[in-house]
Parts: sequence; C-alpha cells; structure tokens
Amino acid sequence: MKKTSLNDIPRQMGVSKTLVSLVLNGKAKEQRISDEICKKVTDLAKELNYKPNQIAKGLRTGKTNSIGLIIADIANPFFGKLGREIEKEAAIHGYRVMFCSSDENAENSRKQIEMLQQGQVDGFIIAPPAGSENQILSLKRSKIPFVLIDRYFPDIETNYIVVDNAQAAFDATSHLIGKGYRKIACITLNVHLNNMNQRVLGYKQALIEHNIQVDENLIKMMPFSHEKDDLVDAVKQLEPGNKSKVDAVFFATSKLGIMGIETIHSLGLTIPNDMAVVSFDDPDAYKISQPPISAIAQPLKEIGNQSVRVLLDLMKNEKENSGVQQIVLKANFIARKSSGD
Amino acid sequence: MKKTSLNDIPRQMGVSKTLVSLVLNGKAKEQRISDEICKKVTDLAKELNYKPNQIAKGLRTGKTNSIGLIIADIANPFFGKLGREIEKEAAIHGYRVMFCSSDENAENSRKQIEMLQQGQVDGFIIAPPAGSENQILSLKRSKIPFVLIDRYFPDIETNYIVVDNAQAAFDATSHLIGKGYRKIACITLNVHLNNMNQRVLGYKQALIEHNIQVDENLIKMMPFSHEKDDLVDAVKQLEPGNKSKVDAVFFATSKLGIMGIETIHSLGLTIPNDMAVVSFDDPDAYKISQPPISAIAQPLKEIGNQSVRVLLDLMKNEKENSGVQQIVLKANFIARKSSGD
DNA sequence: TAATTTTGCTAAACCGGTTTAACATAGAAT
DNA sequence: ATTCTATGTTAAACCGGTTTAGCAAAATTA
Repeated sequence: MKKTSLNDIPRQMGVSKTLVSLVLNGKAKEQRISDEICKKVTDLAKELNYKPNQIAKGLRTGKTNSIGLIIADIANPFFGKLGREIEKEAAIHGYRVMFCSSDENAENSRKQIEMLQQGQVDGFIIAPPAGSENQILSLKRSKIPFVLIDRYFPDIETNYIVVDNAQAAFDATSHLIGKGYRKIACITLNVHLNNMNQRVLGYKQALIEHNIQVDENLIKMMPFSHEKDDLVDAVKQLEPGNKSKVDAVFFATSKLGIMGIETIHSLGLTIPNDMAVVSFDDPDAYKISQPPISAIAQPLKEIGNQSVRVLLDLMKNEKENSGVQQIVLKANFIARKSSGD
Repeated sequence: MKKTSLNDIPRQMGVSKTLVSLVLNGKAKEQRISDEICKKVTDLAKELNYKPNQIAKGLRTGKTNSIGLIIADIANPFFGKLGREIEKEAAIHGYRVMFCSSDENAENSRKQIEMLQQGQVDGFIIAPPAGSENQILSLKRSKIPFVLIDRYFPDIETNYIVVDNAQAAFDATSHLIGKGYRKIACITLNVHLNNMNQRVLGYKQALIEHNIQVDENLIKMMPFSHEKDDLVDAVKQLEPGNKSKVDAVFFATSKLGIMGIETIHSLGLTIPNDMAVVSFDDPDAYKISQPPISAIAQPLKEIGNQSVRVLLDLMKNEKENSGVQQIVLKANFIARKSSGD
C-alpha cells in the first residue's frame, strides 16, 4: 500500500491542494475556511492516516527541525550524558538531533559540518576540536546559527556554554592541599584546547595561592590519543618510591583518570594512602570505585538545556542581532574517599 | 552571500541544468557528454564551491542517506559504545545516523519511528522496548527496511543481530560455581524482553547442570526504572548475615551491577570475600573497580558492523526478498577478581 | 442600484535537485 | 541523394509539500 500524500486528500474531496495544506497547518481561521470543510479535511486526513513528508516540507520551508551535534565521541560517558540532555531538550521543542563523533579530529569535524550544512540541519551545537578555528569562522560567515559547548576559541566571538574549568580545577586542587597533600601531580592532555589549558591553570593557581612551588616535572602531558601504556609510564614516574615522591594526582579528564586509576591499582599502590586522586568529570566508574573517586561533576543538564535554548533563540531571531551569549557555568567538586575524605 | 545552487552553474555557462546534473553525478560518460564541457562544469562547480542540497536531492530520489537508530538511552555506556560503532560503520558507507533514546518506553519509540518514517531516514536499526510488537509489525507492513538489535520478538519474523544471552549467562554462572560458590543470587529486571529472559534462563540452566537447586527467592526482579533504593533492598535481603546466606551475585545488566556494587560497598561487605560478583556487560567502571568486576563483554563492534551491513543489504535489494537474516553472536565472559580469580 | 468590501476558495509558482523523452546535427550506410 | 545511427544536448515533468496572488460570489456600504 502506497503512502498517502497530500494530493490524495484534495483528489478525493474535490477541493484544492492549497485548502488542505492550509487546514492541516492550522491556518484555517486566518484564511477564513468554513468550519464544515475544515472538519471534512481533518477527518479524511485522519482516516487516510496522512503524515506530511518532512523532506518535501523542508525543501519548501528551508527548515528541517533537526540540529547537528558535533562532539568528540558519543561512546565517552561525558558526551553520552550531555548528548542525552541535548536530545531531551531538543525533543521538547520538536527538534531531532543528528549526532556526529569527531574523535577530536578537525578534519572529521569539517567534513561532518559540511555534510550537515547542505540543508540537513537548521543549526549546530559543537564541541570544536583543536585546530578547527577555520571551520568556526567559516560557519560564522555562512550565517547558520551555532553554539559551542565544552570549549571555545577566545579569539573568535561566538556563542558558547562552558564551565569554569579553572575554578573547578582550583577547587579540586585546593581540596587536596586542605587534606594535607603537598606533592600534587597533574596528568593532562597535550592538546590546544582552552578548557584543558584552564584546568592546568586552575591547578597551578591553587598551588601558588597556598605557597607551594609549581614543579613542571609533575605536570604530565599525555599524547592526545593516549593508550594504557602512556598512563603506566606517567604514573611510574610519579609513584612514591620514585624520586618525585608524589602523594596526590589531579587527572584532567575522566578517560585519563580511569586509565590512571587502573594503573595505580595494578602497580599495587593504595588510594588514597599511597596516592590520593581527584579527577575532572564524574563517570559512574568513580562512584563504585573502591575507594570512590573525588570528582568534578559538570552540570550536564544545564549545559544541554542552555545550549539548546540559545540555539533555538538564534534560529528564531535570525535577523535581529541580539548579541552573543557566552555562558559560564559552575562545576561542582565532590569530595570522596580517594582524596582522604 | 547566498549559497550557490545547481541553477547558478548552467546560468553562468549557457548550458542546460540537465547537463550539469549529469556531469556532477558522474554520468557524463554514459550520457556521452564531451570532455571539454564536462571539465568546464566541474571547474565552475568547484570555483563556486557548489554543494548539492541534500534535501532537494532526497525529495526527488527518495533516499536520504540517513538511518534511524532507536535505542534505550544514549547515555548508557552500552548503547553509547554500540551507537558509536554503528555511526562509524554507517559513515564508511556514506550514511548518517539519527539517534533516538526511547528510554525503553514503547510510546516514545512509536513516536520516534513515526517521525523519522516521514521521509527522514532510509531504514532503521532498533532495540525494541517491551510492548512495541505492534510497531514492529507495522514497520514490516510498511516495507521500510529495518534490523533489530539487542533483543527481538520470537513471534515476529524479522532481521536481527543479538548475542546468545543464555549462553553468556550460563558461562558466567558456571564460572562462579567452578570457583566454589553455591548460593548464587540473580538480580535482573522485571521486564518482558527476550534478552532478559534468556539471561535468567542461562543462570538457571547452569545451576541445574551442576545439581544446584534453583531458589526462586534468590532471583530478584527489580522494577524497570530502578533507583538506588531498590538495589539496597535487594542486596540487604541477600547479604550473608541474612538467612538467605548468599555468597555470589549475578547482575543481569551493568546498570544494576553498578548500583548493586555501590550498595555492597556501602553495606561494608567485601567483594569477593563476603559476596562474589559477576555482571552482564562490561563498562569502564568494572575495569577500575577494586577489585575489578568479572563481566560479560558483548561484541559491540561486531553487532554494530553487522547491523549496518544487514540494513544496507536490505535497502539495496528491496525487491528481491532474500530471506531474513538472524544473527546470534557470542558474548565473551571475562573473569576478574570479583569472582575469586 | 451600483460600488465596495468581505468571504471562501484555488491556480500556479516555487523549493533545488533528478530523470524521462526527445531533438538537432554529423557521420555512416544504402 | 536518402535513410539510418550515433553523438551531444536540452525542455519539461517530477518529488510533495507551502505560499503568493487573485478570482468569483455574497454581503455590505454608498
């Protein structure tokens, strides 16, 4: 059985296609269409189980009711949970989400944005990978609405929703200091993203404010696509028996943290006695870990809601340049046993 | 600056729209278009940075190059990782993926499928929630290609890719028995999905084959939307001090497992001494848990690849009814310290 | 009664591509 | 010289909706 198209209705009723379209789009009143005919149309539409073809609609109206979401990796719990919040909020407003995992690769993200830009989505929410400045500039020029999340480029004026990474790292590090730890290492990513820079900055700031010398040897930059081995190397260099004599570690991402903690365990070290641990982000793993890991929980629901809200705003007021929206939310440090709580 | 459309090219060159379309779709040869003009067209297209509007293309050809993916929850690591594999494999074949989280709710999934069915996607990959039999039947009637994953309805003949849940549960339970555990509980979901049934079946089968009496009191069915409290109740009823004197638990999902392990820890019990643990699915959390949790790892990459492959197959051979494809993969049990390894 | 406005509805253009059917022109065969 | 075939190109229909511009009949106003 062929799907019913709009044409089937006027054909059976002997009225015009226009009329049917108007009725079904709720414009009957303003177009003064008689109640009688109006009812007949809606009844027949229901009877035939008519559902408008969104592609055809999209072609004419230029609206697809979908938004493109470019993130690093949907399999990463941080982005998974964030994506879910975005999906929920978008659905409330009648929008669908096209997820694209860029793997933090600028070329991937370029291709994905380019693909979706060919009329597939009405706007973008993007966690831009390092080196994607050109794409963001090009998006700005193209006038398609978009919002950055998780990180942004300070040199490019855009809308964004992020957390105060420096403050959160500062809080976590200060907490360690408050618990008496003094030789605190930082394991982070060797990547040019402002959120990562801010995390290291916050870590250093906390040390400085508490009169602890910043030791660059204790800041380990992992290659971007790090494997377990990289973490093993790093942790070995830091372990208490070693000359660096570290007593605590701040992991700048949960992926680093998970691999790092696995390593700490496998080296036979005890958390927090041999080495205390705090980490950015708060995956499930940290809650069931024994001991549970102190973590910086980002307000995912808030980031998701706000990014959708700002994007829909932009799409509505495309003409009136209402100024950029740059929202910085607070991340929440949760002290658990891994840092001596 | 307005986007360049197909029309801009013939207008500037003084040739027909048809010709340009043919050239850009690689049909120059078979339509015997002169090399000279052919080159001019491609050059101009590049110069104008022409990108075809996919919506228009989709309207005419009836193909969108996207597939709809209906899963329970993209924030659940199992579905996140699986979704990522599907996204990767689809991308290789030039397809995009629309993710929809149904929350295991049949009404949600109905709405989502209905939405996407209006010309938005060329086919579906679906983890059907309990009670969605009607939707699947309706999809079958509509002739739109689809593949089920993770679970299926035995009474409905469809294509599907699943793992052998019974066998995997059997393996995990047998492993516990092999380690000397005899009072083994099973914590599962109170939901009518064949994969869940199979897991309990495999658990029972293992007990029976080893001459251990199946005790229905040790099988705890959690409400579908379980909270931490439900797990606390269940674990308390099972804990060693209690009359049931359980010495091991098999968790039928990782969500149950994560909450359950948190509970076990918070009750002051030790894994595996007080209570050994094995679980279906293998999230990161299990690897860094102390002790690491023995788990059943599903072949996510394989499930993802196969489901995309089967779906693309269906879409290609829409006419020739090549018979259903029902693929059952093997899940891999990984013994770790939580079960006495 | 004639002119004007309101009411109720519709034909046709349009969105941006693809595809069908056909049409000159040149060269080959008769 | 005439017919046939191959070559290179194009006009127009089409996909399924929305929207513009306008028309006839009825109601109102002058």
